[in-house]
Amino acid sequence: MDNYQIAEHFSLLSKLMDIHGENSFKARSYGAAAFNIEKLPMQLSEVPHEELFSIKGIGESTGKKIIELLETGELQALKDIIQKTPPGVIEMLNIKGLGPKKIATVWKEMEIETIGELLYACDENRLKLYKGFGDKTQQNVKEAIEFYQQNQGSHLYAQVEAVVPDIKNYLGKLFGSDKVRLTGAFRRQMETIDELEFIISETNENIKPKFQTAFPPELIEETKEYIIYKLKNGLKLKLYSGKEGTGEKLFRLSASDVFVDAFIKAFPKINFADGKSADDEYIFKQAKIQYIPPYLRETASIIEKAKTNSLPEVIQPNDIKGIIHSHSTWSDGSHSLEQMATAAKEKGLEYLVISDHSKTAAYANGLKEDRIKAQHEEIEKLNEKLKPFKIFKSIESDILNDGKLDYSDNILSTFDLVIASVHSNLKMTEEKAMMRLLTAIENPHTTILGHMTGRLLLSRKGYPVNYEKIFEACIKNKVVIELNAHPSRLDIDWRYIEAAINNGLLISIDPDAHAIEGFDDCKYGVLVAQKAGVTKEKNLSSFSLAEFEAYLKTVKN
DNA sequence: GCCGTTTTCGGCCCGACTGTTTTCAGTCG
Repeated sequence: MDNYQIAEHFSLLSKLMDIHGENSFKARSYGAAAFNIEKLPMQLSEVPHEELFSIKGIGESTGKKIIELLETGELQALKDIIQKTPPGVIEMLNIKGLGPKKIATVWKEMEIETIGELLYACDENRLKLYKGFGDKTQQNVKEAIEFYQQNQGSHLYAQVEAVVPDIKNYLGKLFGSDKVRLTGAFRRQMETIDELEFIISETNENIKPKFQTAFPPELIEETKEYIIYKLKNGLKLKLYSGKEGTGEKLFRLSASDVFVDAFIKAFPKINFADGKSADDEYIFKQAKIQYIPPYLRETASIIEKAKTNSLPEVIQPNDIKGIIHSHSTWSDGSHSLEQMATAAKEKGLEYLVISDHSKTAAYANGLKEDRIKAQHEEIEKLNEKLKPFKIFKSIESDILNDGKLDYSDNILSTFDLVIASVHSNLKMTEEKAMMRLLTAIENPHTTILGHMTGRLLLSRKGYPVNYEKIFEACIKNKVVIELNAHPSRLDIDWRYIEAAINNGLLISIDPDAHAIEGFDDCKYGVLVAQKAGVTKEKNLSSFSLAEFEAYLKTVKN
């Protein structure tokens, strides 16, 4: 069991204790333990048991519980409290704006035990009758539930990716690997996935019995064309049946509807069903156009580009030359500056932009002015040691409520570059969001605009922005827009990137790494950047060290 | 439950914001 899973156990235990009204300090220490465990630089499973107790925030009780988890994979105290709590009440923890205290009121006083009932209570205006609840809370809860329900059953690309090899192998063993084709949203590299889709060159009658005897998942839906199963983790597995020559099916399922319609219209004479090919390349050959990879099969306009042989040469994972946007133990990262830099160097990268949180982000141990100087001294020493690798002095400066950054010009000018991001007060009208963002973009110290909408895929909508105006302001002020590569963010959305780069904007695929492992998230940024047709020339983190330094000189005032 | 230039008991907490209050609890990043 890894630290993340251990932390999840303690976090849930803490929240459930709060819901049950147990001693809040006790609950808090389990919560703090979860917080600390998640940030540890080493895996608890590799720490000798007796040494667990000397870790900050881990005392006798927590230490013993960690050992219990490592040895049995379970936590009795958590199992007990879960047993005393209706599942729907636990599920309410997923609703943004509802914390343990409010959930306790919902459950104990309103006697509501499911999210469905809660939504109904909002519709009936019953929530606002209770202490601590009012009109706005009721409205917010209603919207948060609707957002949650819309995203139910949907998964992040990275979560699905983790299980794809096993499922593919398994299907290969059942049906023969040459008869199994991955398709759908996953093949298109979509950022969220509702169903994992495969085409199997078999009839339904043959698929079903094999699947059910081998591994009986829940059967959700069955038609002549496909069968949908639900896996243990909630992911839907959709198996299309097909005979020889599944190429046409593969083509249709690995593209947006808009693309397929436009394609058929553009090439009405093509014989889509050649009856032989398992791949879909022959369709492009027949059309006598460039092969369009599935990740680009989104819009009609891409077909025109393929006709003239002018598909973009999209960025690849190994085109990332440096890590831009990362955190160390100076703020809320798990690894020290030296560990982060050494790891980046060992991965063959040329530079690391260390951008710890700024002073307003107190929850993340953001850097007050005096600590900035100390950090810069450490960076200079490390740069001597790690040459020619280079650490850049940066900061992820909070965009305050009025759009200002949270340091003086004097302090801001000591950084090599500044990433400006919103971390507080995320609920905004478009007007307010635009005022804050535009003010930050116009700040002469801002180099990169970090995660520009603040969205968290499947859990939080971003604030509303006018993309065009932001692009315009960024171009005018020489500000780069981040493509935050964390699989939960992927913010800016790839759908807006093409327009941006056509106007001359640079993007930067940044992992926002809080630990060494976070560097690998760059890949997810690259996958969605490919969808937007981004070439390496349009991505700042693909610049070599020399190019990156030269770029900074051109934008520094 | 955790912790200790308040060290074995008694106090713990990061700070802003929101929405609810009419001085502050709850939530969030």
